[in-house]
Amino acid sequence: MFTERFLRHKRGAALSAAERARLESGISEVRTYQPRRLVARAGETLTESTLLIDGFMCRYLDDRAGLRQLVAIHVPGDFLDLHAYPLQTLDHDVATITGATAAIIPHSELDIIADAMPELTRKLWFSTLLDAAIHRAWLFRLGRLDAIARVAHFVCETNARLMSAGLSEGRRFALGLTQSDLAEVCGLTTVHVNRVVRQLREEGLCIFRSSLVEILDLERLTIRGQFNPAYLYIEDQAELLPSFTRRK
Amino acid sequence: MFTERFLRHKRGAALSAAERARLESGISEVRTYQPRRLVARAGETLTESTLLIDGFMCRYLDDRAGLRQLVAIHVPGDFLDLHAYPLQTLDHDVATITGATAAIIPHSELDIIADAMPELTRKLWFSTLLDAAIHRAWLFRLGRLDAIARVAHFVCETNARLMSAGLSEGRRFALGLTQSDLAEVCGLTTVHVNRVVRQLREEGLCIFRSSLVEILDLERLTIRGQFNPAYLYIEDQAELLPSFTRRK
DNA sequence: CTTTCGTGATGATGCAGGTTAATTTTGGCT
DNA sequence: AGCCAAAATTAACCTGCATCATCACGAAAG
Repeated sequence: MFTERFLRHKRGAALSAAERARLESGISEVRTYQPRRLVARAGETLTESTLLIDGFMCRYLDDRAGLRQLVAIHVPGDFLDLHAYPLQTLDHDVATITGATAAIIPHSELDIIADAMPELTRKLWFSTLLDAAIHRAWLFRLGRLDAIARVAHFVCETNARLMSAGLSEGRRFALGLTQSDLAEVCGLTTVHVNRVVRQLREEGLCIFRSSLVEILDLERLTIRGQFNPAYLYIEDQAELLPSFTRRK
Repeated sequence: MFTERFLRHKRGAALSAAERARLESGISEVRTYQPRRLVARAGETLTESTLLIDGFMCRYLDDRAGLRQLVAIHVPGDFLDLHAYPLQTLDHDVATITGATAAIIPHSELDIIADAMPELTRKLWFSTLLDAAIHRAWLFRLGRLDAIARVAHFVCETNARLMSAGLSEGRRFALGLTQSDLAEVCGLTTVHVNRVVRQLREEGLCIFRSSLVEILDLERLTIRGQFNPAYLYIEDQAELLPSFTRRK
């Protein structure tokens, strides 16, 4: 069951058994990737899309000097380049962070789904728009938060997404990010990320041990990062969001 | 013809006459808005979407202190909250910048389109993903560019979008932004935007006269802002992109 | 006609985070 | 165990942008 995490616990977008089965049957191949490999390059025309099953991937833009700005981190259950189905070409690069496994679904299968299953199509559309909502939260992070809050916000977001995907108990996770990756996410330098990481540790908010992140005080971390998980569209019913962040 | 600018000159997403007519017939109402008004609030459930016909609007997120981070600027031809169709609720606020006119299309009409016209649905999907691509470019801007480059990048982007929509000859436009709006776009303070604006003028790159922007040297401005318009998915054929930015 | 308010302009000062460079630690490999 | 490259850490220094304050101007309001 490769699609079990796809749209898991997403408000108003749960897949029916038939829809899930249809997606599964559209999988042409399951591919494995080495860590730190380029998977797709900006400007490429894609004829298939990739549902991440295991491991972590990212998307990024390069500046003139070759510095990267990450624009997304993908966790298992994310349909990581589904946007290439309507867009056809990519405007950014895609790469693995850790080793990864992914299911490949040809766009020709998506065409058939689009013709015959409008409700499933709407849910696929939803999943690409969830990525866009996360982009907006990242814009807020870069535009309005200081360095510590940026890292705190990212940790809270990633924690919430992993819980929603059923991949974390809610206080610790490891997604293979180095401090320089974190810098590329947060628009900082690695040196400064290192300072921030130390300060978060000293304030008792969270600890980074190599790639493992352990949250010590989720409530204070949430406040520090001005994190409001509404944009993740996680079902209210599920006990996935700490009470202090639950929407009214 | 309210939809004439929608997806205008967008690569691989041109509307057929029938598709355009179908959209037109889905319009339930044409609404006008005063400048600087809130149009939709984060958390609201929308049952209709809004195609901007005239004027400029924006979307933004608020921080705890009430400071805004703009996450999008919308120009005529943009379907500004189409993402609310699959998402149902909004994760951000929407407001006018100038006075504006917009066509309202109920989601019930979009349901009918989704059932019957998969190709048009794919183009609607495309238009929401174009917004996401612009989000990514904004992430790059905030994460990797310094203040002058951020403003330069934004000016180049807006110029390209307005040209593509047929609303600018290509060197000047007025979208009613104050310097503090520009600050909310670029993650800066108004004071610093003022200095950046002066420097862009002194370097002969572009001039801000109240809300009018006049580009003096598009090529140097493009380089200064590291602007690469590929993410706007504008048709190559159209003479809309300066030669030095045309993709190979 | 004066007051108010929004916008723009400009100077002084301080600090968050960048830059550069060196050193230490870690974790794969053989 | 020993080696090597990648990652983390630390220090010294510097700068871009924020912050705070003031002033000018024009449009709208009373």
